[in-house]
Amino acid sequence: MHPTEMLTRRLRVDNHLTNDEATALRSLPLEIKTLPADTYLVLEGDRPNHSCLIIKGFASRSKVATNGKRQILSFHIPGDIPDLQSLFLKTMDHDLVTMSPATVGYIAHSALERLIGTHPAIARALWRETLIDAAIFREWIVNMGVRPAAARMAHLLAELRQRMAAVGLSNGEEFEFPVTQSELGEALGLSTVRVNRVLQAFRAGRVLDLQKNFVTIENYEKVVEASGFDDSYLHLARNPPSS
Amino acid sequence: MHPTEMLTRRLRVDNHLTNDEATALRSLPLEIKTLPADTYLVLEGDRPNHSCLIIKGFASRSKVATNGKRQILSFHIPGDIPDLQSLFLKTMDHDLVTMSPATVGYIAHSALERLIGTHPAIARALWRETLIDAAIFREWIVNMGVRPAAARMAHLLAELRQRMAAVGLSNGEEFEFPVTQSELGEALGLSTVRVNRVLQAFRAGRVLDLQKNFVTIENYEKVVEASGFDDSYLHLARNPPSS
DNA sequence: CGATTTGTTGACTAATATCAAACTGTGTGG
DNA sequence: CCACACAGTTTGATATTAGTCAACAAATCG
Repeated sequence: MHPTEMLTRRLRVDNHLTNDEATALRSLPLEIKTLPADTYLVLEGDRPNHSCLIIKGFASRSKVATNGKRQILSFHIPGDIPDLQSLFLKTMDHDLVTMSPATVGYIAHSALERLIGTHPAIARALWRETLIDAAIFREWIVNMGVRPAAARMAHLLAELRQRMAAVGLSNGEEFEFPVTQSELGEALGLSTVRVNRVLQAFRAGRVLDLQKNFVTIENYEKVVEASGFDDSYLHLARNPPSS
Repeated sequence: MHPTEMLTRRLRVDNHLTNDEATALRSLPLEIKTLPADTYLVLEGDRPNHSCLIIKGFASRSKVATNGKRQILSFHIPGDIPDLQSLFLKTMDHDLVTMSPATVGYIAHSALERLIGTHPAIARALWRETLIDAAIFREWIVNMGVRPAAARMAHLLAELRQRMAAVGLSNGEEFEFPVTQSELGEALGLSTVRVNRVLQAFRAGRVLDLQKNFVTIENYEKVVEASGFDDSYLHLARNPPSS
C-alpha cells in the first residue's frame, strides 16, 4: 500500500477529488522514517518546516502545564497528520510524540503549500480534516467536563474504536492501542490508580478489556451505554469506504 | 466602525492581505441582526447554510451530554466567527447561543465559498482562524485535565482578558463578561457552589473580581501565577494591532 | 411590587487523588 | 539459566477536592 493511501482515502470520504487530484496527493514528496517509540516528532516552541503523516504506529499530542503535569490532548493513528496546523500556526503550542515504533512521512511545508495552491479541492479536504481535529477536541472537553471516570474511559475507547475501524485497523472487536495506564491517566485527567480500577471494573463486567497494548471490546452496547458515546462528531462517512 | 472591521484587523495580524483583499472582506454580504440574550443561533444537528460573525455582544458554544449535563466549549467575542467550521462540516456537532444581547452578521456559505475561491490569501487567513480555535480547545483540555478549580477559573479569565484586549475591548484591567456563576460552572466542569467559593477567594485575595457581568483583574501577576497562564497558544500578534 | 433568577452559606457526601508497598512480567548481563 | 533491574500493574489505607442538598438572601425583571 502506498504511504499516502489511508490519507487519500480519508480525504475522499466527503470531498470529491478527481483522479488528477488523487494523483497529486500520491506524488507528494515524503521523507519516510521509521522511528522507535517515545520519539519526539515536534516540541512545543518549535517552528517546524514540515508536517508528519502517520503511516504506521501511534502518536500522541501533549502539553506540559506549569504545575509539571502532562496532559495528553489526542491520540493519532495511521492516516492522521497530527501537526498539519503547523503549516499556518508557525510556532508549536504542544508536543507530538510517537507512542509505539512508527513509520512517519515528513511532508515539507513548501510541498504542502504548492499542493494546496494548485489544487483547491485538496486544500478544502485538508482544511476539513483540521476541523474534524477540532471537533474531536470539543468532544474531549465534554468528556473531561461532564463524565465521571468510567464513562470518560469508555468514551475514549469507543472513539478510538470508530476511528480505527474507519481506516480498516479494527473489525470493531479489537484493536491495537499501545498505551500504559499512566498515559491513559494523563489523557483522561485521572490518576493511574483510578485508571487501573476502572479498567478492572470493565473487565469484571465483560464490557471491554485493555491488556498488552490491545483493546478488546467485549460488549459495544455496554460501552456506548456507559459513555453516552455518539460518533457524529467524528464526521465519518455514512458508508464505510469501499476498498 | 464597519461590521467586519474587527475580523479584518484580526485576519491581517499574521497574514498579508492586500487592499484588494481587505476590500473583498469588507464587501462580504452580511445579514445583520440584533438578537436578545440566550438566542440559539445554531443547534446541534442543524445543517446551516450560513456562518455567524459576532459583531457585538457575547456567544458561547455548548453541547449537552447524554447524561443531561451541559458543557460549554468556548466563549466568543466580537470579531469571532464561532461556526465557521460549518462551511465544511455540514452537520453541527454542538450549539451556538448568544450570552447577551448581540449583533450578529449572517454570512451565507455561498458568499464565503466565492470569497475563498477567488482570494486564496483570505482562505488561508480564515483557515488559520479555525486552527487557533482548535488551539484554544487544546488549552481548554489542559485546563480541565490538570488544574484544580481555582487555577482553572483564573486561566479562563486570563485567556479572556487577552482575547478581549486583542480586539480593543479591554485595557487589561477590566472587561465585560455577561455570564452567570452557573454558566461558568458548565464551562469549567465545576458546580455552581464551587464557582461561587472560588470567586470569593479571589475577591478576598484581591486577585480578581467578577460582578454584574464585569470582570476586574485586580492583580494580573497573581492571576498568571495562580493559573500558570501563558498566552502563546492564542497565536496573537507580537505587537498589538495599531488602530 | 411579587416572582423568578442568581448568588451565598453550612452541613454532609461522594468521587478521586495520594501514598506506599507489593506484585508481575520482560529483558539483560553475568 | 539465573539474578537482577526496570517498567508497568495492582492493592489497601488515607487525604483532599469537589459535589450535593437545602435553605436563605440579594438582585433583577416584568
